Amino acid sequence: MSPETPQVVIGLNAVILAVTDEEPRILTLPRRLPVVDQQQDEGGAAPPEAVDKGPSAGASSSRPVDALPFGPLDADRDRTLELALRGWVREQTGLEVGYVEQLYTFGDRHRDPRQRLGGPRVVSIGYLTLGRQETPATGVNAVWRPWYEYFPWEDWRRGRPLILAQRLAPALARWVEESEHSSRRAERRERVDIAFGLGGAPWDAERVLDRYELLYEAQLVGEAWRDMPAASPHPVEDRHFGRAMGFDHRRIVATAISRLRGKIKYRPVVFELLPPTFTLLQLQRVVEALAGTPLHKQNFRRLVEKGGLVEGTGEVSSGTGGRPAELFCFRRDVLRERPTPGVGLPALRTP
Amino acid sequence: MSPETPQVVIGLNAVILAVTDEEPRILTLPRRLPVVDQQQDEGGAAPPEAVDKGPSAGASSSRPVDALPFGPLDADRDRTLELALRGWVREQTGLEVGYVEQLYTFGDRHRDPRQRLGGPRVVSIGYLTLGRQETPATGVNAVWRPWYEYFPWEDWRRGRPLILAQRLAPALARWVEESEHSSRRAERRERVDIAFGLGGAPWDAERVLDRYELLYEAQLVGEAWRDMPAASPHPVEDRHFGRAMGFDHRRIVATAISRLRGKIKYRPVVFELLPPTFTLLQLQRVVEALAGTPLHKQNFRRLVEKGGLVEGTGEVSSGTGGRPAELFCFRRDVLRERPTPGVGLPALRTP
DNA sequence: AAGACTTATACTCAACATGAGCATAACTGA
DNA sequence: TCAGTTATGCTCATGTTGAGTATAAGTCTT
Repeated sequence: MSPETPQVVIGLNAVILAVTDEEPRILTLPRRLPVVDQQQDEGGAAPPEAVDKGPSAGASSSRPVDALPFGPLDADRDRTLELALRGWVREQTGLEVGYVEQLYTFGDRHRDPRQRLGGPRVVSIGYLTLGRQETPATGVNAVWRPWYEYFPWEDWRRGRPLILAQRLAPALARWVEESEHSSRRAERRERVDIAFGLGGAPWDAERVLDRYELLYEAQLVGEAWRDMPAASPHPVEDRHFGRAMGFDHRRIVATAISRLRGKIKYRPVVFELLPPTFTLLQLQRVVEALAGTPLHKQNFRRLVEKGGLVEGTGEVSSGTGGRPAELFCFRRDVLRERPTPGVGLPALRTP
Repeated sequence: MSPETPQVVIGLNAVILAVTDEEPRILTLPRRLPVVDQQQDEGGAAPPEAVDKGPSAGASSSRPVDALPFGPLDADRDRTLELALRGWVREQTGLEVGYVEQLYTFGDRHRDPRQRLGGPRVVSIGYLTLGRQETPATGVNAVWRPWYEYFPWEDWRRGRPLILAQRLAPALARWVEESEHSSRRAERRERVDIAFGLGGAPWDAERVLDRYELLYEAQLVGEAWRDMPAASPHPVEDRHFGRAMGFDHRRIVATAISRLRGKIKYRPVVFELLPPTFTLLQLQRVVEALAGTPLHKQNFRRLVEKGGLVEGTGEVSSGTGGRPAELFCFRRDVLRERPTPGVGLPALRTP
C-alpha cells in the first residue's frame, strides 16, 4: 500500500426520507461500481473515485446499483460531521436537509467490497434525515424509492406479507437445518423465531436491523454473496430477498427504519415529514407507513388529540373524498408538558 | 502538517459500567494530559503518545484527569470496531468485557483540545459495556468511580438533588438572562426548562445528554473552558458542575446514561449487571441506581414477576437483614413471548 | 334529488395496566 | 419478647388501550 494512502476514511451516508402517497421513500443514486472479480481478488489498484469522491461516475463497468448519497469526511475542512454530511447531500442532490439524526457507525472490514480492492479502510457513519419529498437538482440522477422495495417483509399494513410465509420462512428453515450440531440448530432457530416472529413468537416491528442481519448471515440477500471473498457464482435470484443496495447501504437503511419505528413512540418526529397543517388521517397514514402496521382510526385520534400532540386550526380540508376534515398542526407546548411525547406511551409525574 | 500524518484517527472509547453498593460505577484511568496554552495555540508538534497510543504515560505535565479506556482503530489489524475496542480494554485494564453496545460517534473538531496541538483529526466512537465490577490487572492505575460524581444532578433517588435548585437553576437563569435579544432569551429559557424540568416542565430522566450539552454551552462545566481557543483564566470552581473528564469523555458517559435509562425499559439489559441469581430487591436497587429514581417495591415485584422477566429458583438468600428472600434468575423465554421485555411497557399482539 | 359511498367525529364499554397503600410473614438482634 | 427489618400477598381507585357503535357531513352516481 502506498505511504500517502490515508489509513482510514470516514464515509458519511444519508438516508433521506420523505413520505408521499402513503409510502416512505428514500433518495437513492444509481451508481456503477466495480465488480469484485475472483481472479484479481487481492491485487489490482483501487479506482480511487469510488472511495474518495462521491458519485462522480467511476471508470468501472457492471450494472448500476442503488446507493445512498455519501462522501468522505474532509478532516481539514469540515468542522463537524453533520455539516460535512449536509455538504455532501447538497453537492450530490441539490437538496437542503432539515432534521438530521445520527444512526450508527459501521466498520467491519469484510463487509465492504472496496476493502478488497486495495483501498483504504472505510468506516461509515449513517445518518437519517426527515423532510418532505423535494425534486433533486436538474441533471442529478436521483430516485425516490419506496423503502419497502428493499424490505418487502416489513410492510404489514395489508396484513402479514405473503413473502414471509411463502418464501422467507422456508428459506430460513433451510438455513436452520443446514447446521451440523443440534445445539447450533436450536440457537439459530431461536434467533429466527424471535427476529421474524415465527414459532409462536410475536412480530416486533422494530427489529428491522436484526432481520436484515440474519438474512445476510443466512446468505439470503444479494449483498452477502457480493461480499464473499471466494463467492460461487451468484445463486438463483429466487433466494435473494428484497432489492439490494451498494456498499453497506441497505444495512444503514435497516438501521434507519428500526430507529424511526422506535422513536415515533416517544418523540414527535413524525411532524418533520408532514406539511405545517394536516388532517388527522394524513398524520395516521404517515405513522402507519413508517410503522408498517394499520392503526385503529378512532383510537389514534384520541391518542394524538387528548395527548396534546396536535391542536385544531379551525380550517378545514376539502379534498378528503368524504366529509371535510379539520386541519391540525403540531402543538409545540407538548414538549414542556410530557417527557415522552410520541405516538403511544404514558407520562411521568413530578412528586 | 507533515504528509505522513494520518488525516483521520478513529478513537474507540469504552464506558465500562458495573453496579456495586447500589452505585453505578465506571472504570476510569487517571491521565496526565497536555494543557492547551494560549501562547502556542496553533503551533507546536503534537505529543503523539496522547493520540496514537493509549494511556502510555505521555511526556506532558499538569494534574491528571479522569479518562475512559480508549485507543485508536488499527486500520490494518482490527477486523471490526468492536474487536478493536475489546483489545484496547484488555490491554489497558486487563478486563474482558461481555455485553458491548455502540453509543454514538463524535467528531466536532473544536471540542477536542488535541486538535489544536497539530495532531490529526480524531473521531471518537463511544461504546457502553455492562458487567460486574472486577478488579483491574495489577499495576494498572484504574478506578471504579460512581457516575453520579460526574452528574450529581442526575440522582433523584433521595428526592430532587439540592444542587439543582440551589446552584444549577440560578446559574442557568443567569445564562438565560445574559442573552441580548428577548427572542433568544425565550428560546434559551425553553431549552433549560425542558432539559432540567424547570418552570413547570417535568423531569425526564433520559435527557442526560441534553442537560450536559446545555451546561457545556452555558460554560458551566470545566470542559467548556478547556476547549475555548482563547479562554480567560478558569473561573471560580463554584461555577463548574460535576467532576470533569478528559477529552470528550464526559459527553460519552452522558450518552451512555441516556441510552441505558431508555433501554432498560424495553430490553432486559439490567441482568448483565447482576449475578446469575439475585433477590428482587437487589434487582430493584440496580434499576433504581441506573434510572436515578426510587421505585415502589410491591409494584416493581409485580412488574417483573407477572411480566415473566424473572423466575424463582426455590433457593433463598439469608443476608437480607430481615425475612429471607427468594433468589430469582432471568427468564430467557421472555424474549420469545414479548416484543419489548424491559422494566415497564405494554405488549403487542399478533392478529 | 335520492341514494350509495366516503370520510370525520363523538361516545361507550370491557380488559388491562399502573400508582398507592394495607396487611401479614419471617427473619435478626437487643 | 419486642422492636426493627425485609419479603410477599392482596385490594382498590384511576388511567390507558383495544374494539366497536352511532352519527355527521361531505362527494359522486343515476
